[in-house]
Amino acid sequence: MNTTTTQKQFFSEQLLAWYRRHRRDLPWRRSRNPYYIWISEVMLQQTRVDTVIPYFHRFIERFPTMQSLAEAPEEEVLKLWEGLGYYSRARNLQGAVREVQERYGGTVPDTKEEISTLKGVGPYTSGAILSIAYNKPEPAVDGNVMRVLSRYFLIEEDIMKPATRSLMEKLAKELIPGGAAGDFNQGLMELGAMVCTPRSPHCLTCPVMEHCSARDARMEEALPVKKKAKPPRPEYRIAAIVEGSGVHAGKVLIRQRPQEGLLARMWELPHVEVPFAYAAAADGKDGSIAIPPSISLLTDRLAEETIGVRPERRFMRTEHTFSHIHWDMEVVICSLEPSVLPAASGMLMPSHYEWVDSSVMGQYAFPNVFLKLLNRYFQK
DNA sequence: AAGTCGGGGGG
DNA sequence: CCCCCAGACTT
Repeated sequence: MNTTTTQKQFFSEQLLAWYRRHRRDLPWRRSRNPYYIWISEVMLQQTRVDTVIPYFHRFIERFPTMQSLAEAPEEEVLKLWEGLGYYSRARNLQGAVREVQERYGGTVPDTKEEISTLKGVGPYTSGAILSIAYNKPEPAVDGNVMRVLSRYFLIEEDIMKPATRSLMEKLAKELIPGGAAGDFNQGLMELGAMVCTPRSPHCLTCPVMEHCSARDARMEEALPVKKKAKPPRPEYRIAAIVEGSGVHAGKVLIRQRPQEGLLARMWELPHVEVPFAYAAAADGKDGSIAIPPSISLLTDRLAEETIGVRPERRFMRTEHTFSHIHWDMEVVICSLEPSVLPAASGMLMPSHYEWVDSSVMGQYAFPNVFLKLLNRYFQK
């Protein structure tokens, strides 16, 4: 990288001017309320603009102030986050807002040191809030910014390495024009989203093509350099749709996940992981799960929780990919088997189980994989 | 430095 | 089908 002063100045000036002409009208750009900027930046972590927009509207309608969010029950926050993924973002946001209420008198801190102590506010988000809400000259380096900078300045370091990120932050900070940190940082991201796209960048409409080093070197498609992620590990699971009877007729059994870990505190269909050996025992050529004997793993587990069930028929097979795990899940419809219940009348289910139908599902937050299954079952 | 933590859209 | 996305946190 051999960077000249004119190349940097050109970039800063042209990008800022371009952004002010071409900025999209996004909901969180209609205010400089630090709380709204904060919500948007957290929602936008690893998530597309188009996905976030409806969530952002619902969230600020229900929680218009930090006080309203601080006082809300966590389940309600989680429910508004339902389907967005990375649910710790929602819990961290509420916890951090409570922290701002208590420690900072309800004002979002305006220094890097203070704001960075808040849960879920890392290097990117702190810079984004400080620059966009307070116009402080702090860099906000996300995937878009690293792509733009790696191309314009022909940086061939692996952008997954922390050292490369530090380099990018240093460079991005130097580029901020005086008094225009918010617009410049947003312009950098806007360019990455709209023009300097991951594949087939639209160089002919780019405001800084003239001095783009990657363009000169015909390297724009090859940058940024990024080591490939490991493929998700496969997991095989078998789930039950337990149909209620009597007072629970028309309802199915759901349960809440543990406090920590994957999909923490979300609701789900009862299910168990099936050892690979069981899954591989399937006769099918596609590696499908052998329902017997896998089903007994499920019924045994439920019996341990005082819930006796009897498998009735196969519902469907579904696959779902998380960042690091791939679920291949067989879903079986079961009926209640009162004879297996220790005291069918009196014995209470564990408190993390509930009966639901489609009318009360709205009170529970489900990850998409189970939301889709339940909606299909209830034919929504 | 590597693993954990969701979900969807686009080529 | 693969890649990527307005990342942060833990180990």
